[in-house]
Amino acid sequence: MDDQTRMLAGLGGLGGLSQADVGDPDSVRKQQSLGQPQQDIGDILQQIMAITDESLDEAQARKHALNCHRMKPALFSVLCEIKEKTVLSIRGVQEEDPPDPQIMRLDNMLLAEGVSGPEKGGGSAAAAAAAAAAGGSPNDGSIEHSDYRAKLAQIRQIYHAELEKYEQACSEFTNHVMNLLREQSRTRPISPKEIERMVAIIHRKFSSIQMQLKQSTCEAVMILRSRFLDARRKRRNFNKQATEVLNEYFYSHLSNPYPSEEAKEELAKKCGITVSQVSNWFGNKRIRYKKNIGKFQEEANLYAVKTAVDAANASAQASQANSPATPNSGGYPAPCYTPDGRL
DNA sequence: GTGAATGATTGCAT
DNA sequence: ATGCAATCATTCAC
Repeated sequence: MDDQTRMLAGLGGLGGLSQADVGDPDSVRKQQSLGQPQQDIGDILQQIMAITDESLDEAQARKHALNCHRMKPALFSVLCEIKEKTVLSIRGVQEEDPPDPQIMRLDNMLLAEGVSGPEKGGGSAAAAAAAAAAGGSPNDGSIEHSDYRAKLAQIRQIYHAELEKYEQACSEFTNHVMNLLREQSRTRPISPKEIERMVAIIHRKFSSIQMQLKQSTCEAVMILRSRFLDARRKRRNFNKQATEVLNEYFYSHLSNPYPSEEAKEELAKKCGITVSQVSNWFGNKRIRYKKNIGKFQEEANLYAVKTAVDAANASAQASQANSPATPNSGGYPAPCYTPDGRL
């Protein structure tokens, strides 16, 4: 009520805006002096009440006159200001929204997965990282890799299409509401700030829809990724050449088949596999060899011969008769073979 | 379909 | 952290 009083008082105080000024030519009612606010209010209230008794045409005419009045913009601005100070200020306090951590998380994830960021790099980088984490060999990964990328691109496409749709709907709706409010602002006090706030509310509503989209996109990516990783878990045998390289090292270091970190890296590079795969291979090989030496005898002899021949060739080329690097003291039992290669 | 081979994983010991 | 041993899960040859 205080506000209303102030508002009406303010109205009265606005350069002595009288009923006649507002457009009632035959009215005998006059705006009272500034020194009598009580009387002013009573008078104005009476005027308002009188409107209900008027005919529709009269009211229309009065409205039209009011709209045309030279003081109308000033009057509206005052009303807007009052409205701003009272109703809007109460609601407006908590409207400054801080960045939502949930949406930030989703944004970060979509960016990291290459869904929301620039087209190239992200997705394949994530796939490569996934491949590396799974320890898959690079030569067999290409099919699944491209499959992963294709699926990710599909998700990306859907995501962007939906996002665009929402953004378009949002801007259309915002325009509609803004036009509506601008239209209404001719007949009731609506400040630009109020329109701005309304737009912010609309944007918030739409961004909550966008968050749902982001959430479901993230879920889709996670599912795709877990499927991809599961697929990577599928074992692929190493190629023949890689097995040969590993066996060569194993049997030529039978006394101490424990490659150093550097040797593992070297072998991994040669075989096109990861260091941990080399470690796995040697772990498996050692235990399986130890468990059943007899079974590996033939293989051991084969590689021993190969090593001996290679060494012989090397020494022949270097004209130096150094023996091959197969010291065998205290290690795994060596296979039986003659130095010339006969079993 | 079956069994052997083989890469990966897990739990434990050092 | 590394290696061993057992085991799992998949591939491959038959």
